[in-house]
Amino acid sequence: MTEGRLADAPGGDEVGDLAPMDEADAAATRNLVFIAAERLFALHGFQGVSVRDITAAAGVNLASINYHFGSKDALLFDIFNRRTTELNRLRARMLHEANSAHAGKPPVRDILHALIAPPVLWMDPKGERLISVQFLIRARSEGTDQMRDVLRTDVSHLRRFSEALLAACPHLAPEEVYWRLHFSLGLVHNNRFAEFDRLSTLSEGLTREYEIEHLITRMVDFAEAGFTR
Amino acid sequence: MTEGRLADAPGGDEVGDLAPMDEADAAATRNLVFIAAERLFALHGFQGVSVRDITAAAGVNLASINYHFGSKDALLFDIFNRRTTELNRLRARMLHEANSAHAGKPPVRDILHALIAPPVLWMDPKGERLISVQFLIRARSEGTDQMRDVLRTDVSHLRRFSEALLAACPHLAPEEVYWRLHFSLGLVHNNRFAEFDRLSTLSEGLTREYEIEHLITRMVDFAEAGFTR
DNA sequence: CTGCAATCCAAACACACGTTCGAATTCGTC
DNA sequence: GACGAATTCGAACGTGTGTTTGGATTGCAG
Repeated sequence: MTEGRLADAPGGDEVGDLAPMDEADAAATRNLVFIAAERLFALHGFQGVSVRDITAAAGVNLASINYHFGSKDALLFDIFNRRTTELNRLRARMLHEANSAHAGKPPVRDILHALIAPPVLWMDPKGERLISVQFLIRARSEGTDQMRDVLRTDVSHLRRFSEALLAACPHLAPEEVYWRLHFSLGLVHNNRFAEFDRLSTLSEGLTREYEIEHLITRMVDFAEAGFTR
Repeated sequence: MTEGRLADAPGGDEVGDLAPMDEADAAATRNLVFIAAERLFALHGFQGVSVRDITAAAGVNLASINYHFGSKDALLFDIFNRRTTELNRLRARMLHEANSAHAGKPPVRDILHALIAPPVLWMDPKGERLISVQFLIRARSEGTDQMRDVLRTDVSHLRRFSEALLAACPHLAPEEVYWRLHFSLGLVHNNRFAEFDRLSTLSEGLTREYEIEHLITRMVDFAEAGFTR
């Protein structure tokens, strides 16, 4: 009797061609949960937010998460997959544009810009994407085993960047290129609220206000210098 | 009488037998708990380890943590304080030596080395300090409110570094110096097991084996280039 | 309106967690 | 050896957790 329902919807993780936002009637509750969960997880961490916190913030029933997503972990993984896909797509597009503009051999700076700019562009305090970035940064260290497995093993989207950098840096040993790519990613992953707060405290407010474009330039400058010294 | 002292815990995390004779007998249990907790927290995260996990791994009674430390959070904070103090002391000593060697005005490279080398030196896979570094890195994003408050507000030990860098970089606006110091710290905080795994996957094993001294040189090179371009 | 499936809802379930308690045991000191 | 304090121990408590359940409500076709 209880078995016949459709409690197994999240089985197929194929994001594919979902048309998420525009129908309000059917998937309204699902979207409310999705948005509220992403915000709470980004702000308070994964273990620090309970199913009851999420459903209360979304104004829906407690059982909604299990009905629409299957479980709390599946909800987390759903958010993670959506945002990761979006970010990787944006990075790939920027790298593709850099390739087109330089006959397939873009300079280091353009490659690093395609790597760094997308997540930092999302950090506009006025945009709602800021939450998504913080979510993804948290996922890197606090995520589910499932999420961390994906992060650890799925490096296909990074491969295009490492290949481009290897081609752009023939004077460097491949080993060196990989390490410096790792360092450059470290710059991005360090963009947590808490770290900005600390920097602001240390600089006595000097770094409190900043333009996103300016921050991107600073980060790309720093990373590029590390590659071209 | 029927039950053995530690009849259970067949699988796993034995805390190697550390010097049973010279340890103060009174504090033996306390140390067992401390060591086991640091290891488990570093490996599996703060929320992923329970009081029962720790006491089982340490081979002590469940109530030991509350008896010796007051609470699980207090134990965490105790480990955090000890390791943070040790790390800050090491950094301060290295910076002091750099000051002495350069008449109070050390070059950027020496300042960055004093900042970066201590935590990376601890990352020697053969040493037991590796656990402490991973613990501290985790504390930065997953820690208690109390720990994160300390990290956010207590910047006194960083102030010596920012002042030294400001003095060594008169050609840069102070704002720039603070941002680049932030970027340099990002390099260090990115040294998690999972990130190394991912880099190793991406580079197809090229970066799997590395010498600590070599890694430090690489990181200081990268950061220094960002300051002196 | 009727029938039916999708959705929502309040309540409860089963369990893991950190903590507490009182008795048993060990340890240092006389 | 004997006493009092420190420590260890097994067991339980109270709470918060993710999940399940079965019935109410809704939406939509016939």
